[in-house]
Amino acid sequence: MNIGMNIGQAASASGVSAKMIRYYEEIGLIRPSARTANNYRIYSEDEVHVLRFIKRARSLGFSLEETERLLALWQDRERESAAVKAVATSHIADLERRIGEMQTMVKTLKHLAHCCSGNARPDCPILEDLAGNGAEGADPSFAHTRDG
Amino acid sequence: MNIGMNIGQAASASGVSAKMIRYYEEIGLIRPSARTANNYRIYSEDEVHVLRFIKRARSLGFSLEETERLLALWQDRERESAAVKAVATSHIADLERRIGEMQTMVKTLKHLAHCCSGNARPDCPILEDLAGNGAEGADPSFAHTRDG
DNA sequence: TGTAGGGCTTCCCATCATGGGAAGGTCAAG
DNA sequence: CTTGACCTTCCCATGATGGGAAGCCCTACA
Repeated sequence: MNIGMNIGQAASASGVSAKMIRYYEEIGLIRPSARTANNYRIYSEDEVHVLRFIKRARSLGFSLEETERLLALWQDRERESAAVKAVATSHIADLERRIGEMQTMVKTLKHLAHCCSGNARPDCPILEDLAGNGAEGADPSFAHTRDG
Repeated sequence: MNIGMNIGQAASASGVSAKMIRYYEEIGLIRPSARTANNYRIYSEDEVHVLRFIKRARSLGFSLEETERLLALWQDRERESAAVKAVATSHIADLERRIGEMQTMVKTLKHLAHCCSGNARPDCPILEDLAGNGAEGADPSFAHTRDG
């Protein structure tokens, strides 16, 4: 029925946990819902629609702040699509930057792992790299010689 | 020289901030340093070497927990390089998984942004997708059929 | 000798988004 | 009338880092 759902029903209808619905309300991302006489939150279909919007935005990696902006644009019939596109484009750039950083890590790690025999002996180019390229890393007996 | 550095000197020598050095000590990643009479921390070259190891591991994306394991292996002359390689390999897999997730987001977002005219009018396929109205055929990653 | 400054110490708070759990109210079914 | 499944608020934890306050210590300089 579209009359009203309690928070648990709204959660399963939207995919947003009850915990998160309360949190979104607390930080002002969504407006406080109506309450029943016994102080239970109740949600309309429209409010669940908003929650699904948020869920989808989050699943595309938008931050809550970006999601808030997108939500405002969605609800603004006078919006310019350019504003929406700008949010998306900047998010794409951010994702690509982070992907690039991680790919650099993967490339280095794969090289090191490839060079590591991965057997029962202690010699390990991965540790040598972490220790600072050197042969020094092979035998770190100097470490933790303080105290006892 | 190599007699002793205070925390600020150790920080600039290792690239790890003083704040983080104290934190690593607090969580047990590094051992508490010696102190001077006036309670200042002092670091040896060896301890700075450990800090650089941590710095390098972090820059390759290892978590502090993984870094702790790598550090222990580094300092264990009886280690098997297979153990080190296992940590690295699992980290590579994690990175690749996250890269994949982000690439999926980028792909969807680029498609939506491409379809968005980005002008002064309100029509916007990006918002339509987020609202769930749009062409769900475009990317049905909607299916969060993960409940139970 | 006094003071300014910079470094050090500990302690608390904030981030970002989410979950866990306690203590207590409320409702529906048995 | 009990049991259990909801709901409520409140506090705490995560991971890794930074900000900043209050206070101690040392050095340099007038």
